[in-house]
Amino acid sequence: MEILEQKHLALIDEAERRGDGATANLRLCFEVIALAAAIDRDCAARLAPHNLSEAKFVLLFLLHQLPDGLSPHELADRAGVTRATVTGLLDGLERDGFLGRQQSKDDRRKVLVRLSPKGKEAARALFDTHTRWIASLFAGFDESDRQTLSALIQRAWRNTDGGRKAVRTKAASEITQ
Amino acid sequence: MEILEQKHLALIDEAERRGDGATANLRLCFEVIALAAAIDRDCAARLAPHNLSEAKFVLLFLLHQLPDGLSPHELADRAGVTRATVTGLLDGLERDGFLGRQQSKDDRRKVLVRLSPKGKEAARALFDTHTRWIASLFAGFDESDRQTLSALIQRAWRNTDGGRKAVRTKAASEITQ
DNA sequence: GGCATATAGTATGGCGCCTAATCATAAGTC
DNA sequence: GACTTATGATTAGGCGCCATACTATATGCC
Repeated sequence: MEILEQKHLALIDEAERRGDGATANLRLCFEVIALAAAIDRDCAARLAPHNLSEAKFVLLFLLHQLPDGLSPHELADRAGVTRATVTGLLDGLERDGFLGRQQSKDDRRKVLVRLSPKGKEAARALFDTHTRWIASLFAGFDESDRQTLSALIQRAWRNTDGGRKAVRTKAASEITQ
Repeated sequence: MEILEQKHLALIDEAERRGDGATANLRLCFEVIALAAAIDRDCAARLAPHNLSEAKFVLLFLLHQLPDGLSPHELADRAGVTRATVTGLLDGLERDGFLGRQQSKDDRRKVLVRLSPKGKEAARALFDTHTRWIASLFAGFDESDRQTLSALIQRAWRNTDGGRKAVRTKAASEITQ
């Protein structure tokens, strides 16, 4: 019952051989990555039968929230990918009949993306099963487990580049206040 | 100082609006994913200056361990990717002068992959800095922190498809014994 | 020896993501 | 009104990964 992936085991092996001393931290890091990878795999496997990827599901879900339609630009912002990526994802979703694109009247550069009935139905049906599945990953966790895990994750996150930057930004904004 | 990504915040928002009840588990799941993603990003950023990706680094490192050279097949197994993927990675690494391919004498289907001096040097130099960086993510964690985090991750992992399968396999093998 | 089968490596095409470049349209400035 | 700049969407090209389908070689069996 080994969580870790082959490649990470090899890395740990080598570190141990060198008597690195930090192998416990290595293993911990790889466990986090392995859990996230397992979740990603499961997610992809659950969406694939519907011809959807995780990224496409996010777009579907975002559009579902805003029935008036959205521009590719806003979708990119909210999904956290580039506009170019959104173009590609929309191509696929349009091809598969989940949505349609129409040119905006007032600003002819803009495109309005709107879900088709099929898209609406898929978004509605998938959101529930999807969130239920995610929640089930942490079945058996009580509030104390959750807080402990969350706190430890955040401590590690503050040591990443993104985390450090966020900490700096927060500190700076507190000084200005 | 928000760990979570845009798209995940939107999902949590919607779940809360629906009074889902399981939003705490959702958030936890997304925190795990966000930490892993942050680590991946940092890793890629550290390797990019050397013209290496994470996958390429793994191959470099595996080859470094076995100075006699390795076949693409074995590399794929040990790295946990398909043979086709290895072909692509080797193409890039060969182009950039990290290694060379030569046909095996005894089995003419086989190819022997061997690091070039540049490849050896890169592997040697990068392994240390890389593992040190990974370990630094969990700086400040004592043994008890590590065990707590590891245990919680494993509990969640056992709820993934891969984890469930591993548990079943383990149980089956215990019965046979 | 001859044939089925397994194995090694690769080519091809797809997906998701990126960056950089392109093109159309809007908006601001003189 | 003309010019610059900003903005929206897309295209082009690249990377890493995959699955599938090939080619070449090896091996087992009759």
